Amino acid sequence: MKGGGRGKEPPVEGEVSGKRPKRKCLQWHPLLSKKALDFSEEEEEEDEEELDKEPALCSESGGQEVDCGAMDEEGEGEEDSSEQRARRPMNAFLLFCKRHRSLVRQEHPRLDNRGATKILADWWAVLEPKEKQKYTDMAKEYKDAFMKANPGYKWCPTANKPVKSPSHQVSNARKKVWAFPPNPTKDSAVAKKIPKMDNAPQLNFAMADPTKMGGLSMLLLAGEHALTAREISSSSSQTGVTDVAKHAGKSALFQLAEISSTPAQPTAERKHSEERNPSASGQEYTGASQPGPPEPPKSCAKSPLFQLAEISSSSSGSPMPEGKQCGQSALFQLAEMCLASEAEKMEARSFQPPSQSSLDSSQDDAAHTESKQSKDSPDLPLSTSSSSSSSFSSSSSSSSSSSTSTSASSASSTPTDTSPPLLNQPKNVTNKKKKKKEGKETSKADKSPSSPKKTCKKRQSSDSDLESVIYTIEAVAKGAWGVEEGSPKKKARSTTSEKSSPGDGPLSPKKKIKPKVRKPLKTKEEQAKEEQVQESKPQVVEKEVAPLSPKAEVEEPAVKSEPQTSLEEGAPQCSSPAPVKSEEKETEAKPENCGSRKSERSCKGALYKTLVSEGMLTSLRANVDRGKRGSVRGSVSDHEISWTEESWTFSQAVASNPKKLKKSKSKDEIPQGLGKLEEEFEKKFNSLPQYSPVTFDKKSTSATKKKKSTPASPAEPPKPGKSSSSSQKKALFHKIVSKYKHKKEKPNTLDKAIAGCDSPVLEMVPKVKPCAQGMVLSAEAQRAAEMLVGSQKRKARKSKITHLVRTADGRVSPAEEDKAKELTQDQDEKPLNQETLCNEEGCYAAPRSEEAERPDASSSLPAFFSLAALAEVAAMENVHRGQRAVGMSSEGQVKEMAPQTPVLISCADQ
DNA sequence: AAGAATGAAAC
DNA sequence: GTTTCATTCTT
Repeated sequence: MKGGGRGKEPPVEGEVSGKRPKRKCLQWHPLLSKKALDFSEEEEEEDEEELDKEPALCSESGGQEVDCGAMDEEGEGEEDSSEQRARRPMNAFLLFCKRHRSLVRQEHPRLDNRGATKILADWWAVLEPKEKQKYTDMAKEYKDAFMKANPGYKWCPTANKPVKSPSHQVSNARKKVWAFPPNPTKDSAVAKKIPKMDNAPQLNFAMADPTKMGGLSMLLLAGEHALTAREISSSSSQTGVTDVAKHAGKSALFQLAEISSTPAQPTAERKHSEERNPSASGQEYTGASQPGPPEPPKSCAKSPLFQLAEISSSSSGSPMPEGKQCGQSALFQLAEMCLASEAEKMEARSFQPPSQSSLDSSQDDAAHTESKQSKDSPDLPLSTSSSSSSSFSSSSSSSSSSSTSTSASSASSTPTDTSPPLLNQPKNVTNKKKKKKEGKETSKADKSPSSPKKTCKKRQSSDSDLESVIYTIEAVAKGAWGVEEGSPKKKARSTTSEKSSPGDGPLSPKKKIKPKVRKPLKTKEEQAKEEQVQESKPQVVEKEVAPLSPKAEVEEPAVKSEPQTSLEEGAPQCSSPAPVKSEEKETEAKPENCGSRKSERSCKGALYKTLVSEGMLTSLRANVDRGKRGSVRGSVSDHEISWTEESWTFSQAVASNPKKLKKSKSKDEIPQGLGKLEEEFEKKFNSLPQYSPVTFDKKSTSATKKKKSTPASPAEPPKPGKSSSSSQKKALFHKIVSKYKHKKEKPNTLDKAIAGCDSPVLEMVPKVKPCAQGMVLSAEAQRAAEMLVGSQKRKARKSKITHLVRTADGRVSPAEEDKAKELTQDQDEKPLNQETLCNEEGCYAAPRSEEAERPDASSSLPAFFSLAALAEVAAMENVHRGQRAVGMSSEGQVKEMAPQTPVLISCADQ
């Protein structure tokens, strides 16, 4: 099959609800198509995927997974992970809506979204083809890019939707405006190749240098991901652990890893790594059962980022050496760090489950590790026992799954994990929102013994987790850090975690600083934090949080402004050694930055700074500026967002006025969510013309009239203030006129009218309106037909006749009523509108509220309109309407029509 | 969760 | 022809 062959299907139970399950779709980002593909999956998706997978695997059992994998038609990738379906690309109208909704809202604050949508539809209808064209083109571009990225993509997947584990992905996807392609992953080779190769041409969106931008962004993402991933990664890679360890062998990575990921164990690991290290990186990893890694070792040729991504995603992480070579740049280092972090995790966990048959070497490594960590080992058993038993089994079934499951279990054990959970949790929460189904499934998963992730997390978190953590810590201390008394000190974070785990963990479970749904782990952490910090400082929290979330990382650098505690300090100056941490790996990779040892964070921070300063991370910076809130929001948990928001938003927003805020928010959010990638895309998106409401107003007004016949005012139009320049208006006017002419061959009268209008009116913007309106009318007639057809039709089909029905009066159709409402609202809010619309001069349409209803008001209709012409127009309208309306029956319509005509006439006459 | 709109695609 | 689903976000 195309896709997948597999198909299909239905996973039976999986589906839960009878309807079709919704699939989770990741949003696809154009960038991805290009180069990004490679990483894309890994990064964001990874998280999601992994998460999903685990649950899916365990709980649902392979079946679903399979399905999922199959699902992707596009990619084919088998990887289960990939399965998530990409979200459909937006069509022109949606793009338009997205871009203008805020405007609409601004104008009509009270209006609910639906209303806004209606207005948008009206606007859209009114929009000239040329104008629409841009959106259409963009949509097309977007679609094309999307299709490239996802070759076999089907809009409507037949039935299967993978429902998979719903939550994570979905939520994430949703949040992020432009998400990554679902699975490109392995899909591969093809996909990768193509995109890269083409890279340039394909997307316009693309951004600047793929290398640079993409690289950076990817890098960042990767980094973030890695951080975030800890948990995830743990899950995903577990298998890899051993491998990683080997690879990791490289000190640099480890160090980095430690830094990035965290806290404690690193040193020990590092040592281990050193010992082991030399084993061949590539082979082993390959050997590992990892799913992903089919690929041959990546050479430098690939971008570092890519490598990273792969590593991270696969967990295999072989490439260390290469990476080094390739990536000497700061970015690279960063990437390494990220990777390292993952590796670290893996390693930490590496207790090595038997499952991996991987290579001897790997085993050996594992053995070493174990020996050292032996102390920890006890944990392993525990953790494993809890959830992992199932995981193991699963592993047997599928290598990938096993890996994931294992990781999960291991993760729980690791101290690092604690932090990560936060992220995940939030995601989960969000996901939940999405669908009931999902939720159900999720619940199932939880329930089911097999479900690795959730179960593990929750349960373990409660008991085993803590224990494991403790053990880990101890082990670490003994092993590498050894003495490190520091461990306890270490970072606040680590410390907190430690403390929390032992003491509070059990007790506290429920407290949450922020109510959201956190899982116990989080809670613990938080509690711990609280205790230590006592909440007093939000900042502290931030820090901690930051590391966790991907975005958070980003923030750090930017954030610097804020008083960061140790982290920040450390970052800038490597000199100040982080107190404790032995872990610190001095970053070999970057001696420059950190000469001696620093805290992980500091190192990272330094890196970021460097990058930023270099300009490499501009986008990042931009994001930061915007406010993390968005970004945070996108990926992270709500609660994080909340705080973030406060800090940022408020400051920024200032609150000129509520409206603004909202608006800004919405806008910001979009971009932020994704980060740089999105930005690029956004740029494009933003480049799309945003028409001023005024413009629409005019158009709409006229349109409205026609449609509704109600003379009334312009529904939406009102915003006087808008910036529409006179020139624009003129242009509009001209357009209209031209259109009108073309379309309507109508009688000369029209011409006349036009002529008349043009000359005088053009200059005065306001004045134009009357003429325009007049013109519009005629034009509208046609348009009306179209427009009407559009929405109404649909409605008719779908919903029902209701709206068709006219009101008691009979005079107004329901639709009109709505409009009327709108009008009123508008009027209420904005009296000015009317003025804008009509000058005294006359608008027949005139909007004075009362007048609107009563046509007579407008006394001054331009002379040029002859009755005949008007009549004609009216007739046309009627015709159109009649056609449309025919179905309807109605008198109502007729009535409507009637009024219109008269109105016009009356105006004319008068 | 539903629903408002349009459009594209799949049935 | 009809149904899905993409986006947004209030109700």
